[in-house]
Amino acid sequence: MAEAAEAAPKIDRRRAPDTAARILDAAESLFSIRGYHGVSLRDIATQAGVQVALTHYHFGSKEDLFGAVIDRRADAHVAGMADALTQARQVAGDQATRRRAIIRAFITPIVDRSMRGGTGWKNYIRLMALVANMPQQEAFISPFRQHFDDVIAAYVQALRALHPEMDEGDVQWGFFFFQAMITHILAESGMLDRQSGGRFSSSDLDAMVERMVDFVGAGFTGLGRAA
Amino acid sequence: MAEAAEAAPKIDRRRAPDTAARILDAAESLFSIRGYHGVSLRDIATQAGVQVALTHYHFGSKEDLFGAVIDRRADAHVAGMADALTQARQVAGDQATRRRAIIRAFITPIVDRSMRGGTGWKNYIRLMALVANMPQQEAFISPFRQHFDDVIAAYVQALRALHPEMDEGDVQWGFFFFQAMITHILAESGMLDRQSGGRFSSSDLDAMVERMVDFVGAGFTGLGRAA
DNA sequence: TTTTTAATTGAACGATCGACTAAATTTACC
DNA sequence: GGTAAATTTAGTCGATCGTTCAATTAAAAA
Repeated sequence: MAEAAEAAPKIDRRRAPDTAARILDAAESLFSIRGYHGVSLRDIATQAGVQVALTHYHFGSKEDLFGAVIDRRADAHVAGMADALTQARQVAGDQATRRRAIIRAFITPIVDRSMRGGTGWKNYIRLMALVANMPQQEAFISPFRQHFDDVIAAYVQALRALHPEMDEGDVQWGFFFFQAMITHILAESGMLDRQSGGRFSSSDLDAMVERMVDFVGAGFTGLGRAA
Repeated sequence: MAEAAEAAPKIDRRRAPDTAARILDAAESLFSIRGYHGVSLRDIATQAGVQVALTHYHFGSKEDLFGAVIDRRADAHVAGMADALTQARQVAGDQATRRRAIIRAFITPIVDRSMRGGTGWKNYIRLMALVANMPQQEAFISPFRQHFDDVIAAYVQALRALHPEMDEGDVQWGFFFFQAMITHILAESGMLDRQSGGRFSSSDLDAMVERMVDFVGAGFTGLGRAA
């Protein structure tokens, strides 16, 4: 170790204070709507206002760029979910109240980011849902799992600890149903309005959260009766 | 009208008794896994064992072929769902029993076709779920809506008639949650096994149906309490 | 059999794809 | 101010895309 070990990594940002971010923003937006194969690097470069070669310079191949989009906000999102779970665990009350707290703690960070985190977060959440809906394509869903599997397992564990009387499989099924609801609902925007004849706004997710907490909370009570 | 008006359309099948069907089968299989943009006409032709030009000869453009895949089984599937709903409407019993009958009547035709309808139906159901998960792309989801919106509305109407005490919006939300669960679960295969550590088989959908009926049936009872 | 016509083949077309390179430009550091 | 590294530009590469067309094959119609 002859060199100074304290040498800060101090990256040298000559130009491009936000070029890389603009490319990620454009990719995030386009991927979340049309999917990986439905978007070309030229589409992304055009929307970002840069040359196509810049995408390769900053992020390498198209697959690498896709991975960079997923990675950018993953840690922050996982941390937010973990915080929400920690708070939910401290909620006192009867079983139903504590169950609702955990359920709410899972959906709230996601909806909050989608609604109040800005355009980038809204696109990111939609991209997460899109990825979660293509489980056949291991290359795309693998990095997603790598980031979120642990924190999701923590939610399941919290519900299992809350329901020692329930079969472990029932709890897992119930949470999986919950997750499936969220995944599909976040992937869409517009279906709600059409199906209900315009009474609901799909962007008004706050009202949906409360109903979903009601629905899922009650749904858990229906599991494991036949067993 | 000089010609004989009774002239049967009697199409002339020289060769190709099943070539068109083989193309549809290949397209159905590939689209349902990799999505529209992830599949090339050459992929489809290769899997069907024909030349690329045949896809254009039989079905026109790539979009037309995609539409033909959706159209092929749509009527049969809609009819099966309508039949199941008719039977469910005749179930007697208390409110919870009749509600469970309607819920079961919605998921059963889908799962039955996926599990016991053969490979083609399994792929078709997965393709339906894939399409339902890209609501942003109007061109793809539009034909899907055209086929299924009416019968889906009939299920919602049946639940509303069963629950006159519930707010109309609550019933719609509840059914939408139910639909979201199904859509996501059908799109995937493999996630279940991983998440539960191998205890469940995602192909064992029969057990899932019972738990889903329990979950959704109980979930409806949780809606509309705060109102 | 001869004629007719649908079905199929093989081979292209222009366009666009992801990836890459070399040169030009800009910035940070001495 | 000079220098080197980082960034951006312009352009090209082979491959593959959806689509089309002329020629060929095979079955039905006459």
